[in-house]
Amino acid sequence: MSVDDRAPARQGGRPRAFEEVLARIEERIAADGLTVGDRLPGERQLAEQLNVGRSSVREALRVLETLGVVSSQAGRGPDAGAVLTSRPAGALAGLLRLHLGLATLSLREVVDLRLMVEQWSAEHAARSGEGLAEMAAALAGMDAATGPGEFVAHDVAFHLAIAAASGNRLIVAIMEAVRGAVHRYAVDAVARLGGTSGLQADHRRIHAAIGAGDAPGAAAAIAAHLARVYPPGDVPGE
Amino acid sequence: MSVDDRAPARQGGRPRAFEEVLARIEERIAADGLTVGDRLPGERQLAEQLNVGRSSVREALRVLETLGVVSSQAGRGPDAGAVLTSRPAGALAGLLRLHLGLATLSLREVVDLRLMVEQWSAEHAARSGEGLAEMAAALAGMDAATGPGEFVAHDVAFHLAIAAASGNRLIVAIMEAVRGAVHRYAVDAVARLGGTSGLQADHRRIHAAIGAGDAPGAAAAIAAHLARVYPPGDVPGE
DNA sequence: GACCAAATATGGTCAGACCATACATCGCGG
DNA sequence: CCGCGATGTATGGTCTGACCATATTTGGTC
Repeated sequence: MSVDDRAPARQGGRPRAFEEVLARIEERIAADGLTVGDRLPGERQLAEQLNVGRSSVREALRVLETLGVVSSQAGRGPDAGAVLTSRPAGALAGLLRLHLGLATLSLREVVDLRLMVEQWSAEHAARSGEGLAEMAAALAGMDAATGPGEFVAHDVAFHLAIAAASGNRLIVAIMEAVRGAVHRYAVDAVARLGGTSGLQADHRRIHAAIGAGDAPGAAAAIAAHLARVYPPGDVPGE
Repeated sequence: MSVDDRAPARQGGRPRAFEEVLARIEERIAADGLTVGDRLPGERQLAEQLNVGRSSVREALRVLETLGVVSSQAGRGPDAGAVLTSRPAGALAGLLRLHLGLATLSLREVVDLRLMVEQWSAEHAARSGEGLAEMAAALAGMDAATGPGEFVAHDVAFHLAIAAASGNRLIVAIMEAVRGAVHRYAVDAVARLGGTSGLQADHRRIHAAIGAGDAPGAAAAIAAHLARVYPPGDVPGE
């Protein structure tokens, strides 16, 4: 019951050139106090500074891009080159997608994480009292939706508003990634349930509990909602 | 209160070559039913099959490696080349480390995630009743530890045993990554507390509650333990 | 001042070469 | 026949240099 450990990472030979580049870029970020929006030197310049080939620099930048820390744009000007960014959700989404594809993770495990994060978010949103307007807007959007796809889009906005109200950016990123991973399942579930009135009743209960500052009530409402969407034993990949 | 969105990902120009390679490799994994331990074709062979340069293939493989899905080994033989693996924890750890370095995430946000995951794990461990022997071994290791570093190593083993007992590999990976991110803080905290008797008392309460199948008790014991380690207002980066 | 053309800096990509590594194979000696 | 070392070879790792695509900057022209 642990993650499979075959092919146990790289053994400790010499570090690869791009790993050295990675470490140097991290040092530089820390030392220079770089933050989101700042630019890294160009690929050719970094290669010369670090005495490596440009391809090694590019591999390091690709890693940073995968982790949602830089974003590269060609061309010239202040926004070109490798710019520091903060998009952890993309990395998490890719991770879930690939490991689900490898059957290294089951949808059930992802759904467990979703329940955990949603309950926590709802409790904290109830205590902060923020984001109620965004949630209301999403509720209206779901009421007006004409198909499962549109409904789910507003549903995602509703749940992300709750996560954002919790005040924790990491939780928001996890929620984004999880919703991306279960998106197809969500659309199917809406179609399968034959209607959205039950879901909307759940949503309104959640919204009311958060608005009333009732943290336990919000958590319970979330649990009931997710139990409807993911009936026990009905999640593929168990 | 959301993740910063400056430099908003790549706009929708032509996809880059390595992205196409990535998509093709994913397709191939799904179509051929590849799983952990299987080998991908060599870089030169993939490049020829997909009509791209070898550097594009390498960038795609670097992304997959970053996400913990492949592991590359030079040389010859069955374990050489790009082998499918499953090491999501490394990717998560890198993500936390880099975003903490960028001050895009605060330690408080990571600690929130830790509390969430630990409580959930303890509840589920109490219901499954597994892993008690591993937890006991870690307790003994902490008793025998001679310094903060050694103590924390066994402490990590204790908490990972709880996560593993929950039966959710994604949770295990998150726990691993979170512990990696807060490792330095944990060692400092042990030194600062001036002794480990309080921590061990917490651990034994947690262990007893899990052994007794007392899920709420286990969750409460975890919460009390983490409140001791992370006193409110005392976590850097708030 | 407005506008268009050329220069330029940047990432994106490819081709080819060479190195380091580690298994596979072969051949020799016992 | 077995053991073992030398050689072969396939693999990833790295560098170089070239060229393309793109977008800004620059500067000239009206």
